[in-house]
This record gives sequence, C-alpha cells and structure tokens, in this order.
Amino acid sequence: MTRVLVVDDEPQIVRALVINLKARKYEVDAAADGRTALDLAASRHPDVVVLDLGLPDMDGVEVIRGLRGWTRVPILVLSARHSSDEKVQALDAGADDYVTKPFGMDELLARLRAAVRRLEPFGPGEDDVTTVETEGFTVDLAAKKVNRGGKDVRLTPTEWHLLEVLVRNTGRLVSQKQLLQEVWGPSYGTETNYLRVYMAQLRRKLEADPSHPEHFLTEPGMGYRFEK
Amino acid sequence: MTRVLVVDDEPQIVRALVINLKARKYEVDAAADGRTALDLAASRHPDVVVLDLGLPDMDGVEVIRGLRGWTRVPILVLSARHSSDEKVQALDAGADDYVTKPFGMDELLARLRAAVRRLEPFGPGEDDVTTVETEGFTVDLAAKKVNRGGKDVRLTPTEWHLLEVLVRNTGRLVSQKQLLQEVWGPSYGTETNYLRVYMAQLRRKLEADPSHPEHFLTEPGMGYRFEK
DNA sequence: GCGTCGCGTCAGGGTCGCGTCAAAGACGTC
DNA sequence: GACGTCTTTGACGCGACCCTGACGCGACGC
Repeated sequence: MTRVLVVDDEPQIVRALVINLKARKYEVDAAADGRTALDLAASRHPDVVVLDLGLPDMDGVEVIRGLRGWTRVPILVLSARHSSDEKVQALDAGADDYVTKPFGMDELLARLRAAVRRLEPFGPGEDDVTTVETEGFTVDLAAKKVNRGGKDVRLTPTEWHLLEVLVRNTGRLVSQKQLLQEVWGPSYGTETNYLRVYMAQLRRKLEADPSHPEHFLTEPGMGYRFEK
Repeated sequence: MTRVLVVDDEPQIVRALVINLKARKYEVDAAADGRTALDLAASRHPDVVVLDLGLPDMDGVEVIRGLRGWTRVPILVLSARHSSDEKVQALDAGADDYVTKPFGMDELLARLRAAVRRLEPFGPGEDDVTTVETEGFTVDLAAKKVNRGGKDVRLTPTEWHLLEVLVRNTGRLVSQKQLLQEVWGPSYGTETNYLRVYMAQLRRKLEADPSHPEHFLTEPGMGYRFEK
C-alpha cells in the first residue's frame, strides 16, 4: 500500500485530501506544521509527500530542504501563490511538482499517481531484498523464480505462496496458523495436513535430502522455519 | 550534457524554447509532429521530452504511449487546454508533468530541472533497452517492430501491447491480473480467456513450435513470463 | 509396554485452468 | 452498404493442481 504524508495547516484541505486518498486505498498521515511533517516523514517513511508551502512554523521551502537532506521521496507542493518565483524556488529546492490552489482533486490525484509511478521500476529491482540464496538454490521473489543448479524449478501457485511467506520470514518461526491463513485464507487455521503435504513438496523440489531438511525446518507443535 | 527533445507544431514556441534551452547549455532536438517526435526519440535518446499535446498528425496522448512503450524518459507536457480531464489523461498515460500555456519560461525551466534531477541518482548511463533478441526473432520496442527471419511480423495493437508488457519484464513473472490491467484497462482483471487467446496468437506468430513455447512461458495459476 | 499425538509419505479422484478452434460482434475503410 | 480486420465470446478436451484419506513412524506420557 502506498503511504502519503499530507502537510497543510488548513483542516478542511487536509480533511478533503485524507478522505479522497483513503477512498483510493492510500495509507495517509497528516501534519499541520513543518516540524511535525519532518518528524512524521522520518518515522513513517511515506512514499510521497503532499506539501502546502504556507505553514505556521516554518517556510515550506525549508521543509523541502529538510526532506531532501536525507530522502528522495517525491514531493508534491501545494500553494495558493501563483508567483513564478515561488514555483522556481520550490522546484529548485527539490520539489517534484507544484500545484496552485484551488486545485482539482482529479488533477492532484493524477499528479500523485505520476509521482508514485516513477519510483516503481526501481522497486522490484534492487530496492529491498528480493533474492535469497542458499548453497543449494536461489529464490528470486520479484521474478518469482527458483533456481537450483542452473535449472529453474517449477513451483505451483500454492507452493510459491508458501515458500514466499517462509522466505520473507527467514530465520523466524512461522506458526502453522499463520501459514495456513496467509496461503489458504483467513478461514483456515487447523488444516495442518495441507501444510504437511505442501512442505513435503517444497522439500522434495528444493532440499538436497528431502527427508533430512536443512532449510525447511519443522518445529513440532508450533510451525515451520526457513533457514538459509 | 543534457539532451532535450522539443515537440510542438508552433514554430515560435519551438524557437523560444530552443533559444532558451541552448543558452542554458542544453542540447536540443525539435520535432513538429508526432511521427517525427517518436523517430527522433528513438534515434537520439533524449534525457527529457517537452511535448505539446496539440499535434497535427496524432493525438498527444498517443505520443506519450508510444514513448512509454520502451522508455522512461521524463515527459513534460505542454497544452493550451486547461481541462482537468486532459491533464488526468496525459498524466495517466505516463507523462511526468503538465504545464498549461501560456507558461512562464522560468517555471518551465524549473520543472525541466526537476524532471532531469530525478534521474540523476541512477547515473548518466541511461541504458534504455530498446531491442530484445532471441534466436528466433527480434523485438524493437522503440520502432514497434518485430523481425523474424528477416521478415517483419505483423502484430495487431493488442498483440503488440501484450508483447510490450512481457518484454519489458523479461525474465520476470507477470501476473494475469497485471497483464489484463495493463493491456485492457484497470477494470479488467479476471477475463483470463483474453490472455489465453492472445498468448496463443503471439506464440503462433513468434514461436518456432507454438505448442511447445520456449519464450512465452505459462506459469499455471499465476501468469506468464517472457524469456530470451 | 501401550496408547496417543503429530508429522511425513503416498496415491487416487474431482475440479479447475489452460490451449485450441470457431464463430459472432465491433470497427474502420473503401 | 459491403468488405476485411481485429476483438470478443463460447464450447470442448486435456492435463495439472489441489484436496483427501490411509498408513507408517517416532516422540512422549501414563
């Protein structure tokens, strides 16, 4: 889910934005001044910032600079002022876009999408860890591929889903209930036989010696654990 | 040096832009219609495109789509029309920014700097992959051409669109939902029979043995994958 | 030593998804 | 208005996947 930080000191604008954004399945944080905005940005790591330049405690351009000191998060500036100077200043300080009030909600949302879209290509690539290697096989979460000895291993959707949950929790114990609910849906939780069958499939396809697993470990009575 | 492609059919606007840009040490190419614009983009690989939507030969949004088929170069749209709809359309087609005429040269230049600045972290090594080769055929994303054994293969718009999405994600699994939404629109997502039909067409036209595909692979229950 | 419980393994059957073909519908061109 | 092309839709067969039940084994507790 995409996280948006909205910064504006006019409550009605914030409310309008929050309502519209939440309706479109964005996760939204809001700040009414620059100090709070910078704190929230640091703690919540938004994917995009919507920033009003007219804040009570500090100059909007200062907020931009504060953000740009440590992050490249897209910044979409809102402002009542039309002056060309202001725009140039904000953009050169590091803003990505500049919209003058009053603005159309459709347009703002489209610009937001454009800003977010620009990050995407680099997401699946190197952003977070997408490949996990063991001495026997390699899992590429982004490409949804498993390679074993130079050959791609074919996994069924259920096998993949299970593997994905385990790999994302590498080293941690994942309870049977959690596995069942993540892979088969919230209404499952006791059908541990499903797990037994599919863990066996994964081990058969990926473990060197399926009956003595080194990576897909059973914690009797509790759940399973994936280890590199 | 940063290379800019200016696309506009009004000579005086082009002239004004070219003068201003050259004065600021940009390298500038110019086109007066969509066809020329796409050709120049393919041959010159600009770092940023300034695009007027009102072109004589084709719809501006089509030009955006044509570019986005193979490159992520920033696109800054110019338009005389203020309608919110137009903006949303252009931005959702893949434009990065939208400026309405008449515009201030300062502002335009600032937005241009902002657009260019965004690509910097990924280095000047702009290696847009425009052609993909397999032992059986070659796909040229920029020219929108597929060559097989010296002959160009005729693809319908839908076939091409599908191919484009797959090739852009070479090696990665693309989910059925993603394919449907990218090719047929956001409101599609379950009509997997479309995919079956069109994948069959692509395989018939491009695979050596359509019933045993080597490049357009099915991942049952999940999606499709293009491999070189 | 015996029963219970949890886990691993295997094999069978129902169901679903995919590939294929064909025909009808939509669209643009002449 | 007729034609050709592209897209959409439906029907059908086949193979693969998922579920299920049965059995064996080892660990543990009584």
